[in-house]
Amino acid sequence: MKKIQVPKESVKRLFLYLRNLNYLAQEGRETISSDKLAQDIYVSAAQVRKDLSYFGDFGRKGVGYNVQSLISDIKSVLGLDKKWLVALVGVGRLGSALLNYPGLEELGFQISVAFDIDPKKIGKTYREVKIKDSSQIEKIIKKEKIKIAIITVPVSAAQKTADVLTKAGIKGILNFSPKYLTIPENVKIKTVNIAIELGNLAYYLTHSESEARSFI
Amino acid sequence: MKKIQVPKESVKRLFLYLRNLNYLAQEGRETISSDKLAQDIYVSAAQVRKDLSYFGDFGRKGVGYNVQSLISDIKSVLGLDKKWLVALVGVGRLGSALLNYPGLEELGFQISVAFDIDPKKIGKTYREVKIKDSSQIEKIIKKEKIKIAIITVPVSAAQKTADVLTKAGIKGILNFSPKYLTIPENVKIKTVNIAIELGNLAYYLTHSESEARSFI
DNA sequence: TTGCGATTGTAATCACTTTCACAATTATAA
DNA sequence: TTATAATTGTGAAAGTGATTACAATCGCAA
Ligand SMILES: NC(=O)c1ccc[n+]([C@@H]2O[C@H](COP(=O)([O-])OP(=O)(O)OC[C@H]3O[C@@H](n4cnc5c(N)ncnc54)[C@H](O)[C@@H]3O)[C@@H](O)[C@H]2O)c1
Ligand SMILES: NC(=O)c1ccc[n+]([C@@H]2O[C@H](COP(=O)([O-])OP(=O)(O)OC[C@H]3O[C@@H](n4cnc5c(N)ncnc54)[C@H](O)[C@@H]3O)[C@@H](O)[C@H]2O)c1
Repeated sequence: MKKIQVPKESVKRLFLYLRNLNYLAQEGRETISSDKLAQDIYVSAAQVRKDLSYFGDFGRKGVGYNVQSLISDIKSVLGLDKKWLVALVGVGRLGSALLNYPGLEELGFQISVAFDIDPKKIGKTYREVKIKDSSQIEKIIKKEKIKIAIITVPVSAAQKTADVLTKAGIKGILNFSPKYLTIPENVKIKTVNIAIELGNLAYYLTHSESEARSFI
Repeated sequence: MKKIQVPKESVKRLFLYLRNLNYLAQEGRETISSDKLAQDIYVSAAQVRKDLSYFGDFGRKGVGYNVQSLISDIKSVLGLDKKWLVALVGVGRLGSALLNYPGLEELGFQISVAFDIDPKKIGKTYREVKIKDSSQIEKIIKKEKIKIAIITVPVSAAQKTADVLTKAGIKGILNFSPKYLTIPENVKIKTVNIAIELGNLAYYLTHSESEARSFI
């Protein structure tokens, strides 16, 4: 069987196309060209076509793409054609912001359970999500067959949390603690490090004007 | 003059090396090999050496890198050898989490001013940062010569906010609103989209087990 | 002083991603 | 029916990034 390999960046761009398509659908648009679809997201029309072509022939030559069917094709490709239950661990400043963030639901993610160790927080409810004691992570995640978790605990508790989550059957982790976590091979992880994103800006600000750099 | 080009990913990895180096410095370690430096961050020793070599000859053959001087060399390369003042616009759920996040200061970023339009928030103080009225963005940013801003306003206000910020002289924007913003050529922008990060997990979870996909 | 194990820096190679350019297809109007 | 304009899908070329492999250098012990 041929192992096709889709560029990681292509996958990311699918989400942007999807977002544009949703706008277009709202406007009642029926078909769209790769050229228009590429607009506002700084990619070329050829890139759009190439990205989509990794997954199928979704368009019609001379016509373009049907907005509605491309939406459902992309959703299907991305695994967004169903609802994903998500567990959140660590209901602090960042965790509670995420609990209240409607942007996740738009893509089909539902934070259905949250955990903390702070007795003052346990039992409270944020946006219909009741906060449970961390000691119940394994039991509840197993029972509800949740596959994705978000880690927003302090860095000191992050590895332990990851261990419990993977033991409970979690297959994908979105990690906000500034640390690489060690997890089993078959578990996917994505770490978001906001300080590094800012740091990148500092780098490019520092290096854009001075084309001449001393050490190169 | 030869335009050298450093891979974007190399720049990102420098932050990880820096983090490891800081741990090593705390432990009193004096020198370190590329091999050890690569540990825990899933890169090869050769990758570490290559990344560093874009910016200079920081190591000594047969010996390795001096921890302290590599820290300051990397900081200097990344533009982190000084304090960066940062403005934050939109002190809502996410914005206030960021205002209280110590991880930014560790890299030398200081949120020195925050803006909102909500009269209930204006005048309050979070972590020594007083929240000002949005109408004052241009005046204050110009006066304090701030170059980096974080946008955490609702998506509907994001473009307008970006316009005011760039007019005020901001050169780098960290954008959390789920939208590509149009800004002048010479302004750098980095958009963080948490829903897309989760979406990526869903994609890789959906596609890892089933090597055989119908449409390819 | 010499020999040896450790370790870097980098040229060459390999791998991956984007762009280019055009044949193939479609709708439409003459 | 035919010509024309629009538009896709994709092979080939170009561009970018990662890995390999090894000469060069270093510290140290004999
Ligand atoms: N605040 C931010 O803007 C921000 C930004 C980026 C990254 N982060 C990272 O996100 C994480 C959380 O940051 P925060 O600012 O929300 O911190 P926080 O201290 O406000 O919240 C952490 C929460 O985790 C809970 N907790 C601690 N140990 C736990 C455990 N073992 N199990 C379950 N819950 C536990 C605490 O009770 C608390 O409610 C940190 O790793 C931080 O570095 C935060
Ligand atoms: N909450 C999250 O976890 C989260 C995660 C990812 C991205 N985001 C994005 O971040 C942004 C903010 O999200 P949030 O959940 O904090 O929203 P929020 O509604 O809690 O906060 C938005 C804040 O911006 C203020 N505001 C509105 N218009 C403004 C203007 N013109 N100038 C200055 N301030 C203004 C509001 O008064 C409010 O305080 C949104 O674009 C959202 O999509 C949020």
